[in-house]
Amino acid sequence: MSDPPEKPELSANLSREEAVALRDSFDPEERERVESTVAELLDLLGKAHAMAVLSAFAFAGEPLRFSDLESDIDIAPNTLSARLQDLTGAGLLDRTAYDEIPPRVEYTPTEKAEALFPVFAHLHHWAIEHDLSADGTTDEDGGE
Amino acid sequence: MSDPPEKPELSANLSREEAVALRDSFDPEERERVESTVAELLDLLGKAHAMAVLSAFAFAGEPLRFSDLESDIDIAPNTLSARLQDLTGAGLLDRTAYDEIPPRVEYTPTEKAEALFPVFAHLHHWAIEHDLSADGTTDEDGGE
DNA sequence: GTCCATATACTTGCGACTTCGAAGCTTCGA
DNA sequence: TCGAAGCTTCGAAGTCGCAAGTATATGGAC
Repeated sequence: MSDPPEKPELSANLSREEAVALRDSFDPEERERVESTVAELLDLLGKAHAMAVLSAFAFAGEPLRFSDLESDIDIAPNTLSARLQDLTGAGLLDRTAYDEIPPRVEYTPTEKAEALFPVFAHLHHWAIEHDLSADGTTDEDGGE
Repeated sequence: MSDPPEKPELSANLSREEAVALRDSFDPEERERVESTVAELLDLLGKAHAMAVLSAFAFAGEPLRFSDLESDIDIAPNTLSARLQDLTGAGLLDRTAYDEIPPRVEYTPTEKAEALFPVFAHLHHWAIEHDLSADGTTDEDGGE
């Protein structure tokens, strides 16, 4: 369920020039759509814990429940609820409620969300090599 | 161990399994550091417009000034100011003030920040293939 | 020679929106 | 009656946006 192998690379190691060139190859109209989609996406991901939630899914590799997320992430339940609604509303998560007692609800990332997961892998990878503690002593690897 | 420890590509197209395996290959101690760095990073990037700011640098490819960012991004000056401080504080941006009149200040992404840029390229790329408009009618691309 | 507008990079005040934390709600089995 | 799961509600606190102000020196108007 997690690996659509036929998917084009969607690789995130595009260089800036390539990305810019690609973007510029579109009609102004399409380009504007992309711009505003990026802005929307940045806005959505910018909300509290949105990325943490998606990140949890990226690493879990299976559906997660409200309480799973609640214990994985340090987040207030109302905020989690709001974020989950934002994310399902944006078509990144699917919500499935099972009519059992006690009630069970599973959230599953959509394909759109899975296309985003390499980002979280990259962030994780970044954290392995870097640090955020201001004094940045961890960046001793010779870049390019 | 699939990755030689010296300098793995930092590529963002790592699969989840690879990322998890890599992470799990560390001591518990190092692993915890990574976890908390990721959490911090997610927290920082989650603040309003933090990603938009970094994204601007990622696509600009040159130092940017306060007013550049102010016009590129739809952001209030106090928020931009706060974000710039957060980012420089985290060692992602360097601030250089030129003692001229009118004053000029340039912000330059550090190497740490540049290591993050593929993420923004990926996000942009994602936006080319996907949409965020709730009804998710755009995900008919090569889907299953 | 003096006064004002301009430019840049911010800061301040205040109101609005967002998030937090704890508690409550619902249904049913033990 | 309690607990379990998934929320919702409430008041308090934090964050953000908007408009305006600050500091300095150059250039023009008078």
